Amino acid sequence: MRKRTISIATVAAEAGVGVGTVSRVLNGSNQVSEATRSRVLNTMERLDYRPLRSASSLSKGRTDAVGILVSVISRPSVMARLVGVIDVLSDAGLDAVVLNVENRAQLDRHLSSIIDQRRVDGIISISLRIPEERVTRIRKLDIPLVLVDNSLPNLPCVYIDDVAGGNMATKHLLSLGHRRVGFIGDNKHTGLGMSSSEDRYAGYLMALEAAGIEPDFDLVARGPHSSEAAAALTSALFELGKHRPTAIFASSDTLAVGVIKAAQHHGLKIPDDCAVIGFDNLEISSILDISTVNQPLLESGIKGASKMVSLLNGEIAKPHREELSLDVVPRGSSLGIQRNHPTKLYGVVEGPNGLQILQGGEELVS
Amino acid sequence: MRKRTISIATVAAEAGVGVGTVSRVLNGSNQVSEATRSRVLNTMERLDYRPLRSASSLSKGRTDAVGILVSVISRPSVMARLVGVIDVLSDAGLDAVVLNVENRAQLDRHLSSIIDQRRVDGIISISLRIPEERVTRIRKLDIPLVLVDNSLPNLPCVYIDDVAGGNMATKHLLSLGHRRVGFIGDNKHTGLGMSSSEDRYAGYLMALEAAGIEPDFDLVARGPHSSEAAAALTSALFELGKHRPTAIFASSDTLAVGVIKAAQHHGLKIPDDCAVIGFDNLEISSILDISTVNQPLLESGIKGASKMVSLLNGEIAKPHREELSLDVVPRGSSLGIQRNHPTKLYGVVEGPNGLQILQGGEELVS
DNA sequence: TTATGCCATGGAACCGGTTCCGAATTGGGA
DNA sequence: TCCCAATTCGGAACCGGTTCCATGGCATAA
Repeated sequence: MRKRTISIATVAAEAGVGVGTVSRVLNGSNQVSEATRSRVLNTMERLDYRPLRSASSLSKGRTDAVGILVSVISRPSVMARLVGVIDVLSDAGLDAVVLNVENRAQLDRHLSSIIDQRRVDGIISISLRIPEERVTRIRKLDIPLVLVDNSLPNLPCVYIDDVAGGNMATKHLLSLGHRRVGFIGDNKHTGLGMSSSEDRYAGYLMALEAAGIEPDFDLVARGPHSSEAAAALTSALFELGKHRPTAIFASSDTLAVGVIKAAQHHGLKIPDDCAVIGFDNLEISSILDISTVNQPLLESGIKGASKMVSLLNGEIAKPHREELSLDVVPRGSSLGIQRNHPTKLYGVVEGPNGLQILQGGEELVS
Repeated sequence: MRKRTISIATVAAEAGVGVGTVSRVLNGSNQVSEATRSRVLNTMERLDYRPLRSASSLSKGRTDAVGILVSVISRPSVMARLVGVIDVLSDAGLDAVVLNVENRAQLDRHLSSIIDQRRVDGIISISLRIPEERVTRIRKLDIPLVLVDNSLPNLPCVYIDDVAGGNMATKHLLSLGHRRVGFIGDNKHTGLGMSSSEDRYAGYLMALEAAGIEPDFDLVARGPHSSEAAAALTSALFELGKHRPTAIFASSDTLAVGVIKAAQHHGLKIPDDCAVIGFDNLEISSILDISTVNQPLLESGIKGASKMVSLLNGEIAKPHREELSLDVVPRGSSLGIQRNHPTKLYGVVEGPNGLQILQGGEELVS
C-alpha cells in the first residue's frame, strides 16, 4: 500500500532531492539552482502536490488569516465596511474569518476562541468596542488589532467624529429655520459599546445649545435599530399635537425611513410639516431622497484592512489613527424643493438582445 | 532562559503527567480519572495554557473552518443568505472564511487556494456556479460541498425554482389584465454562472405563452445589476410610446427600484400607467410598496449551513436537495388599490395598513 | 598548488498537538 | 493467594512543513 497523501517527502524522494530543497522551492528561496528548481517543480506538477496549510502554519507560527469581529452583521452600514475589509484582505492573500457578534456573550466567546487559540494573525473590529481587559490581553500576546468605526487610545483605528456629525445634521435643520427639532436614536445600552448614536445625540445637543435653544427631552426618543421601531417612536412624537417637532434628526438612515413612514401615516407632508435628516448615506436614503450625513463606509473598511496588512508585514500603519470626514447631503426630505433629480439616467444603446448600458454602469464581467 | 510558549509538554511536566494525558483532558476523553483531570485542569489554568489551533489541525487533519464562496457580496440578497450561514456555523463552532467572488479569475484563485491547501473542511457556495472540473476535483478530495441558491445533480443544495418564480410574477401581472408586459433583467453572461435572472426570464416567457401572448422582445432589456442601470433600460422602454409596456417584471427588487425611478422620471403613475413587480422581497420593496416574489433568503443560508454541519459530523444531510417555496407578495406597485405609494412619497397618502408599529421590532440585546 | 569563500544541498531537529501501544495499577472472582 | 480484565496512564511515533547547520563542490585569489 502506497502512502495516500503526497507530502513534501514524497516529492523530495521522487525528485531525488532533500526535503529542505523542496521547501525552499515552495517558498521561492533564491538558494536553489535553476536546474534543481525546475526539476522539483516538474515533480510537484506530476504528483499534483499541494502544500498543506496547517502544517505550514504550525512551523511558521502564523495562520495568514485575519479575524473580523462584526457587530450585528445585517446592518447595511456594517455590511458596507465589511465588504471593504474583505476585499483588501483577499487581495493581500489573507483569509477573512468573519465573526458575527450580536451580544456580549458572543463577543466574549469569539474573542476567547480567536485570540487564545491563535486562529488568526490579527483582529479587525467593526463598529464594536472591545472590552478593556481583552485589549490588554491582545496587546500582551502581540496580536495586531485594528478598529474600524471605533477608537481607542494607542490603537490603530479608522473612525469618524460622530459628535461633529450629529452637530452638522442638527445645524442643517436649524439653518432651515426649525426650532423644535426632535431626535430618534438607538437604545443606549446594547452591551456592545456601540456609541455612535449617543455621540450623535451629544452633537445634537451641542447644536441646540449653540443656537440658544433649550433642549426639549419630550422630542427625544430611543429604541431598537429598525425602521419599524423608529416609526413607532416618531408616531408618539407626532401625537404631541402643537408641541410636536417640526424637524427630526434620525441617528441613522434606517431610522429615518421609519420617521418618513410615521409622517405618511400621520398625514404630515415632508419636508413642509416635518423635515427629516438621517445619517450614513445608505443607498436607501438616496432612493427615498432623504437628507443625510455622508460617511465613507466602504472606505473605512478598506483603510482599516490596509492598516492590518501593513502591521502584518511588520510595517507601521502609516496614519496610526485616521479620522474620515463627514458632510451633509441635503435632499428633498429637508429642503423644500427637490433640487437634483432622484435618478440620473444613463445613455443607452440598442443591442442585439434588447438594451445594454453604454456608460456609467457597473463594469461588465466577462 | 525558559521556553516562552506554554505547550502541552509544559503542562504535562508541571502537572507530573504525560503529554497523552493532557491531550486526553483537552479532548474530554473519559479515559482519565477524575483526580488526574482536575489536577491537569488546575495546572492549565495556573499556566494560562491554551491549545494552538494549527497544531491541532495538523495532527487531527481538519481545520474546523468552512469556506464560503460568495458572489458579489454587496448584493442584499446574497448578504441575507450569508448572515444565515455565518450564524449557523458560528453556533457549531466552525470558523466562517468568507471569500468574495466578483469575477471568474477570482473564483478560480479562491478555489485553488482553498481546496488545494485544505484551508477548510467544507465549502458553501452562495449564488455561484462552481465549474464542472472544480466540482469533480472537490469530490475526489472528499471535501463536502453545499450549494445555496444553486443546484447541481448529486450535490446537497438549497434552491428555489426561479422559472416557477418568474412564471408566478408574470402571471400576477397578466391576471391584472396586462397584455404588454416588459422584462428587465441581468446581463446574461457574468462569468459566474448566476442564472437566476435568465431562469426567471424563462418563467416569464412560459407565462406569456400560457396566456396566448406572443412575446415582444422589444419589451425585454438586460443590463448590469443596479437600480441605475435598470432605470436606464426602463426609460428606453417607456420611450416606445404607445408600444410601451403597461407592466414590467423586474428580475430582482433592486432592478424594480430602478423601474420605479424611471416611471417617476417619465411622469408615469404606478400602477395605473405601469404596474411593477420585483423579486426577492428585500426590505426595500416593502418600504417602497413594491410587489414582489418572496423567497426565504435567510432561511436558505441557515438550511445550507445546517447541511454542511451535518456532513462534517459524518451524518447525511437530511433532505439532500431542498427546494424552498416562493409566493407572490402583491403590493401597491401592481394592485390598483392605493397604498403607500413611492411616487407620492412626500405627499399625503392614506394606507389601509400603511404603518406597522409596535410589533416585530428587533430584539433588545442585553 | 593550496587557501578562502560562496553557493547549492541534504537532513536532523523542531513546531505543538494526537494517537496508539504497552505497561502499571486496581479490583473482583475463584 | 493467584489470575484476568478493566481502567488509567506514559511516551514514542506521527502529522507535514520550516529552518538551520554541516557538507561537498567549484571558482577565485594567493
